Amino acid sequence: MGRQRPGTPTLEEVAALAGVGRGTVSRVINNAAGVRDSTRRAVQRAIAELGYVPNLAARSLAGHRADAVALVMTETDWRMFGEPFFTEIVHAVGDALTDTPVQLLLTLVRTDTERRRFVEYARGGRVDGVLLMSVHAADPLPDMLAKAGLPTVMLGRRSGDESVTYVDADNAGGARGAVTYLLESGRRTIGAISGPLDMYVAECRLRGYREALELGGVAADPSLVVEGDDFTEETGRRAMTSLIGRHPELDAVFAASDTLAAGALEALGAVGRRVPRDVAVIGFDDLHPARPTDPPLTTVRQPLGEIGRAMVRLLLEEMEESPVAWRHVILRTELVRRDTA
Amino acid sequence: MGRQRPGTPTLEEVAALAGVGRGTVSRVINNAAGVRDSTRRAVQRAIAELGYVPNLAARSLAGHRADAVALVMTETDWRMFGEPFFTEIVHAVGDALTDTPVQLLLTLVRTDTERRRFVEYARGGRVDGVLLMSVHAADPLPDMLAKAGLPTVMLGRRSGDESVTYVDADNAGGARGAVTYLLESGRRTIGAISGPLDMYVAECRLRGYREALELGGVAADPSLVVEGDDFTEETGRRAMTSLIGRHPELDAVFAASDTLAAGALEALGAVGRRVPRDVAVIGFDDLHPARPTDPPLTTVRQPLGEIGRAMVRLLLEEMEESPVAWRHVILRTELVRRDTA
DNA sequence: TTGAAAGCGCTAACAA
DNA sequence: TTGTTAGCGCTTTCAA
Repeated sequence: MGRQRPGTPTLEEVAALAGVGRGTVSRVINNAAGVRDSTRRAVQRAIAELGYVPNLAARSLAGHRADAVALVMTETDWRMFGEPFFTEIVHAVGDALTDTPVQLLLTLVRTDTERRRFVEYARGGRVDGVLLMSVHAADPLPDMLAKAGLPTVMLGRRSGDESVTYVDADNAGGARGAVTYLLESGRRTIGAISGPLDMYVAECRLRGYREALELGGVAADPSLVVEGDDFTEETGRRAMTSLIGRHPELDAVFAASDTLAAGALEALGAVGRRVPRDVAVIGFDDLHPARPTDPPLTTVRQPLGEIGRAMVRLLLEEMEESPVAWRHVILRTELVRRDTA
Repeated sequence: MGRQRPGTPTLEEVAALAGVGRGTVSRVINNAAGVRDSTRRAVQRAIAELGYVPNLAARSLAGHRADAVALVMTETDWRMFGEPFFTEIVHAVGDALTDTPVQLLLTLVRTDTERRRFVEYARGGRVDGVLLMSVHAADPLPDMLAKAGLPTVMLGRRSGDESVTYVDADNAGGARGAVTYLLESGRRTIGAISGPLDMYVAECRLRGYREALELGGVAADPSLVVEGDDFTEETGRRAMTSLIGRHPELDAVFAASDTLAAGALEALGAVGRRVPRDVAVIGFDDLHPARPTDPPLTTVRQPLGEIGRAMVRLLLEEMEESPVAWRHVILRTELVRRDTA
């Protein structure tokens, strides 16, 4: 039972002190036009004198909006806390909201209880829209929110025909470009460390790898592909170890994420191989490897800042307009040799 | 203009469908006692049929509570995202709220704009209480919230006589114990890598170091102490380098955080010294060093789970009771030789 | 340009 | 055990 302490001045008291009607005070605090300057100042003086702060529950109830959006993080996202991928997105989202009156709320959804509570929170009107960080094909949250008519924007998609608004990077294209680059530098035996294939993002990146090989006229060898259970470094390490065991002649690897790539590099170091003199590794994303790599690891950079901004733009649009089905935005990626961090 | 779509059923419609009064429906959705079982079921059926979801703004307005608390992260905290210190606290806080109807909201306060917006949000009654992660002596936020009468609990304190409720670890005691341990193992020339001394936590840990030396009858040598500008690994690296330069005979170091300690270890490795055969390093906190250390680094463990739980407990108490000045909780620390990660 | 008044959908006190 | 009613503090017509 916290909340605005009893005794908090109300708009009505401000109106009384300023000698105006409630409507006028409302116009002033909402910066609405049509208030004489002298009146506005008088009201502002009264507000300052009383230390008035608008009651947001009342405003929501009357105004039918919360002036807040939620960015939901699932357990999986949570592991990415601290990684540039995550922090850059959140920072970009925060920046994009800076000039609006919209408060950004990060929420953690780890369990069914938390999911239920959040859905009640959101459907209850405490937020005007929801940003979803992750894309677990099995996650019921996107559909729950969409069904409830809540403006929702996802980062990434769950499948090829996603029916919720999303922003995604050109994963297949990025992967294709990366592997093409390896082929052009003369590599022929190129392994792939894939992410879990029940995630669409992993599927796309692996597809890009295959397309590049085909384009380059190199036969695909299934034993050159290892599917990881997740995107972690540990998985990358194990995948690389098994890859080298099977294919000592390996001269390049495409990893579906930077953490996988970092693990792969480490495994290479452990068996005494050098990068890229003996083996080249190409990652994805824009994560920095846990440890500096020298020579640098080449990666496919996602425009994280743009992704965050685009998510906010789409969300605000959905919040203003009436629900017009959904929209998708795919952003281009870029191949970079990253500086040793 | 998102929010609960127009056409959302209201409590009144549920009451009508169930053939009962509004009060009864309210009692059912709030799990209040004093409703006949058959009535309750009838209401629940109506709720399900209509897909009713309570309007939280209306509930807040009438009920004078938000059923939400905010955990505020400042820019500095944000850098700790992903580190066990941070994630453990957040998880503990989330767990502690699991059996309550309270939604946890993480908010990012990086700029004055964001601070102002958040204060309006909080003072506007959208949260019932606030948890503060960090303790920057100069941060005006704690006092702003306290002055507004909002239940507030800080992790750590800004000075020796903190007037806002907080939970802290026994930093001086932990440091004292750590350095005593070094002395007892025969070390005599013990350096200290301190955090920025405008943070109370750093001051306490340095004080503990000095107290231990005094207790052990070892004269304090100011040139054995390096004050870092922050708690980062890089700072630890530089501090250790300068320490070794000045005192090649150094046989132990107390670092004010695990990141500092990790940096120190790295610097030791770079100059070809071993740990702990030549030099022992003791850190603080419960962070895992970025890289495994072998032999293990001894550290002072803070009970992070307990800290998070204690924060929630205090906050809920402050939310229920009338403001009774403030309360402080100091938790014991524990010296551990950590397993190689 | 301003004031008055009608809700927004709920909780809680009071009656019945 | 249940229905009725009076607000909670704001936004937003509609008049003036």
